[in-house]
Amino acid sequence: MAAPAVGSLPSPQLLDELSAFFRLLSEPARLQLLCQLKHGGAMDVASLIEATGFSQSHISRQLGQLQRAGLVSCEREGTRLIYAVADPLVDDLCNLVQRRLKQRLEQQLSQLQAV
Amino acid sequence: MAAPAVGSLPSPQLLDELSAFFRLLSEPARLQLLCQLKHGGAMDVASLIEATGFSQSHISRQLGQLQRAGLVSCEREGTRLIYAVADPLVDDLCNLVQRRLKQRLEQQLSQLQAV
DNA sequence: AACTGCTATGAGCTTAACCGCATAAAGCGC
DNA sequence: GCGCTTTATGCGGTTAAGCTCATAGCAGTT
Repeated sequence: MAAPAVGSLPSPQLLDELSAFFRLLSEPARLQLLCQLKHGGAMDVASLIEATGFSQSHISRQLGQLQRAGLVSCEREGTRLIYAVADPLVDDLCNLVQRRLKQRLEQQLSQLQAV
Repeated sequence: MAAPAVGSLPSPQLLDELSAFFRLLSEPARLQLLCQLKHGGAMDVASLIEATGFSQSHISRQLGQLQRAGLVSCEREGTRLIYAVADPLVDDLCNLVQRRLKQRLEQQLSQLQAV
């Protein structure tokens, strides 16, 4: 009976901002960098290169995007830059989605067994 | 002092699935359709065309993607198909991100005032 | 069956994004 | 100042995705 439950429609501007945020997480490379930083706490670029195998320029660009969005922060240490996760939101979102993916698979599995 | 707090690294496969899910929400058109359905409860394609201004084929494709991901469901009513939101997760995610965007703007505002 | 209305899909164009190569910019030590 | 190391950026090729037009498929009516 899905209640009509009218929620107000988001403005086009909000829609763009929301989608832009999700687009940041839509790239495996960026998501991997975020997870790597979450895992390693705070890492310099050299470590990220070794951990991910990506080129230096690629990592630099992705980190730049994440930093502009406020998802990571960096501080200098000599000539190197140490990056770290700046917002726990991404981890929360990933956990929510991951839980949902798991539920969905379990549901499909039970349907197969039911047949 | 950001605790090292080691979380396990997600597998490449999980990384792809997560990013694929976020990619669904990274397109303003799809997000708009989802919000429209959330707002209207259950709508047929004609209503979605009128509400969004998108072409029929475009809407059909986007709804197809959302349906394959289990985010919307549809049922026949005569020749028409009535679509509806099938998972509240998207709304939760949007609310979380929206709250974060708001916090970030407020923070930038207070920094401007502090100067 | 044929006709009508609604939806899905193949083909093609266009735009955006990733990704690496090469190079410039910035900071440290001599 | 000059090197040396680390990071950022302009350029170009390549790939993925949106978007539309036209058309095929499908359900219902007569």
